[in-house]
Amino acid sequence: MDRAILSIMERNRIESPDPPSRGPGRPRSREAHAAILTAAIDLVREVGYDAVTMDGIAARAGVGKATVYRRWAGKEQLVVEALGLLVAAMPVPDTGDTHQDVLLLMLTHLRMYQDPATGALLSGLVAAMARSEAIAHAVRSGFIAIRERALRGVLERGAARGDLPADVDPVLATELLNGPLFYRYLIHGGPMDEAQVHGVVRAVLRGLAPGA
Amino acid sequence: MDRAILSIMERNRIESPDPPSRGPGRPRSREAHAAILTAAIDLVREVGYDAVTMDGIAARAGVGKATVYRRWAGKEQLVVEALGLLVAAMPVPDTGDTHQDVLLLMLTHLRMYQDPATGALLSGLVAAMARSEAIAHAVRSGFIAIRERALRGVLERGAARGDLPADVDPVLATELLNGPLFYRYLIHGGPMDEAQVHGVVRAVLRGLAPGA
Amino acid sequence: MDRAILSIMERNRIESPDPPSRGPGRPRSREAHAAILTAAIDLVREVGYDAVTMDGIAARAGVGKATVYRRWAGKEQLVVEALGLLVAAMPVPDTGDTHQDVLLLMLTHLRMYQDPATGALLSGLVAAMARSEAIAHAVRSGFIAIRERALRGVLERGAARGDLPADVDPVLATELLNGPLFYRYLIHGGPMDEAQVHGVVRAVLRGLAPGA
Amino acid sequence: MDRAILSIMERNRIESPDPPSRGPGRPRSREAHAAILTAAIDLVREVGYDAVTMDGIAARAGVGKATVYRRWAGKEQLVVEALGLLVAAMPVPDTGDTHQDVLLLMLTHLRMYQDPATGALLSGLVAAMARSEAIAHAVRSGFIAIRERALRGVLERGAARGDLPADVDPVLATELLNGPLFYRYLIHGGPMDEAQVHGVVRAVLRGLAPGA
DNA sequence: TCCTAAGCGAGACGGTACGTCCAGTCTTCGT
DNA sequence: ACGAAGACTGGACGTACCGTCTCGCTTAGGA
Repeated sequence: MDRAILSIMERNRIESPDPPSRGPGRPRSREAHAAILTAAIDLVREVGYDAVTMDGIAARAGVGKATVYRRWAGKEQLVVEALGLLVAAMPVPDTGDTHQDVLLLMLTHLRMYQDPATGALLSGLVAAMARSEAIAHAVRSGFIAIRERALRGVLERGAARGDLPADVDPVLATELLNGPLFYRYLIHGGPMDEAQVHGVVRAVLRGLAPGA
Repeated sequence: MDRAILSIMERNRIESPDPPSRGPGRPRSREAHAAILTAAIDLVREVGYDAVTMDGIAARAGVGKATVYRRWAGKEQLVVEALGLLVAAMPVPDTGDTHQDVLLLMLTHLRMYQDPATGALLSGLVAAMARSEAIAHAVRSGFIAIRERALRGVLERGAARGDLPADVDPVLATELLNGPLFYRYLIHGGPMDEAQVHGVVRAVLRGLAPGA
Repeated sequence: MDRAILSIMERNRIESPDPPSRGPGRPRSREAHAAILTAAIDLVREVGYDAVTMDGIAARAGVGKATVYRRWAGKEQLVVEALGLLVAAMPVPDTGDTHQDVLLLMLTHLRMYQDPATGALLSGLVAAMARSEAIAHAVRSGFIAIRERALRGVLERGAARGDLPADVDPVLATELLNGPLFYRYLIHGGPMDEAQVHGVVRAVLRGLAPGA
Repeated sequence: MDRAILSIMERNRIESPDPPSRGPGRPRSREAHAAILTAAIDLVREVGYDAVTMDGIAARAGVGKATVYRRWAGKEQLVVEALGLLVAAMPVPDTGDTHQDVLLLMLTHLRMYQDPATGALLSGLVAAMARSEAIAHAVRSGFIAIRERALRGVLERGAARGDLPADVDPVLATELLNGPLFYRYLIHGGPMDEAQVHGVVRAVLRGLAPGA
């Protein structure tokens, strides 16, 4: 997976908060960076967020713990970033049909929950967000913002097209659509099936656009 | 709070997973049981879920650690039950007006998130559910089931009354209504305001009952 | 072994420090008393003094812990008394030959160390004596005093007979004879063999009675 | 006392059973090692062997518990080594007079029992030896061996000089001399006085060397 | 004969030490 | 001046044992 991580890092211009210094001495190893992220993701996938330890990540990555802490301030920050890599790229559908666009977006979203790695991360992150405002901020402005931005784009095109009322509240819409998916995954412990996603989209769009 | 806990325990017939044995020997102390739950709730309220320790709970309850571990297998199980007590009693509104009933239920739900103690517990529990199927089961069949049962009752009365289609999917309805509240609290870090809850209820009921 | 304990108890008129009260109420059970002592001895034999627990003794004896604590103040007191039973009866030889008498006494003593139960008790008791003056007193005035009294009797007969100087110091003699046996057992971890006991007796008697 | 401990450690090349690995990584701290031993000795002196706790030692040494357990497997092992340091250095007298040499050795030995710290350790160690063959081995090959080696040296010089028979059994001699001191301390709860030590030495040497 | 006080087995109680584990930091090498 | 390795402090974890305290139930003696 190292290759994938490296290429995603490049694509998304991911940078550590403390980037490689330019001065003399041995430069930081990109390999170490990628190995740590890979190890973090793999371990979360295997044993779950809480059972992951920094010692474990360092050992799996073949790296000293100091090398981890030189780049991230703690376990949560590291895992947030690792998760961010997995979800950074999210295509925004634009088929000309609002209902179709929303549905595609939701199914992409659903696919994420069907991946055990991402799914397992999710619940840990929710707790981490409650513990630390810094993490909450990171998650909101990464993971969540990407999703909400995509959804908002689709809804705005829909409003421009006249499929939705011009005054539809994007915050309300986001919560009506994303909320049920989260609820189902976090509370009932597994992803929805596709038919249920269809039902959610149908009901929410109908609820938002009474005349439609 | 001990009194309240004791009476709630009685009312709800809350029992530990390993209830007092019926055989010979000194019976388990109800006072200790209540004191532990009280201490757990108070400490979560004061220092947050993660900073709570079993030693701290035992000390605050004036109880030995063994007495805690005799009843609960760990911190999470204990806190799950403590949370369950707080939310066990939830009045089911029945005003004759479906929209009004759903709204009242949601506002009761909202009130829970506005209480820092319950709110703080929630995110920890979500993570705990992901860690352990036993906890997940406990939360689902307590905390969650109570809420969903109440909601379902209201919807069924609504369907009987003709306010909602007879074939409305109760699972879908539950997720459409509860999901946004959870999403907002867990992801955006604070409860909705009442106006937003009105918006959610209006949109969802409209989405479920197109002709209404 | 219960039978043996009961009969030894009777023979030696062993009584607990807090004997059954004479008043009304159910009298203390002799069976329980003997079962506890037996269990204590057996467990020491099997797992060693330190690994013995009061819960273990009570369980093995088929007795409640309160029944144990009603009779003895703690583990050490109980084990001291249990050991006392094993060694209460010690025949004092009187063959008319001082060297022979001392030797017989020492070999009896030796036999005690060769019994794993008594041997294992011994080292635990030494530590217990250091911890508590009450135990030290109990051991000294039971276990130890019995041995030293026997030895002193033999030496006095020897002095009367003219085999030993009249002014031989009985304290010195006791320590010269018993010391090496203890030292060997406690420090080197096993009993002397009989030949070595012969050597000790020969050297000590010669040292005490220069002209002999 | 840290200085003293460190210098004794160096002099005697004392090493933990699990010595600092030679490979990469941070080496074990000599300061921590010495601080732990010092704390152990001081605490035994102050509160007695049984009341010493590992938490207490770690706290007094200003060290985490893991640092203690990385070096020693438990309380007993630690205290054995601490005691070993106290008695490592024992001068072997060589005055040219065998009786005098033995007496000096015994009085040095006696002095040890007169120190409350060492004395208190002793009885705990005896019990520890019975519990664990590893501890027994450590005590025998340290504490005890040093004493017995010194005594043997003196006796051999005496035999060479003709003060003692050439065939005197060194094991027998050791036990005859050391046994009474141990017996007195462990069983009667206090050290001999010097006059009694004179008596022991006189009797034992006379017993070993009949013609002397 | 019944009452009543004390003992009985069982096991929970408050405490306390144990030995393990992890987080986040620091220190030594070797590269 | 980086890298890996691993020891460092600190503190929570869950277990085990101690000596005490209830439970509901015998089991005598005295009334």
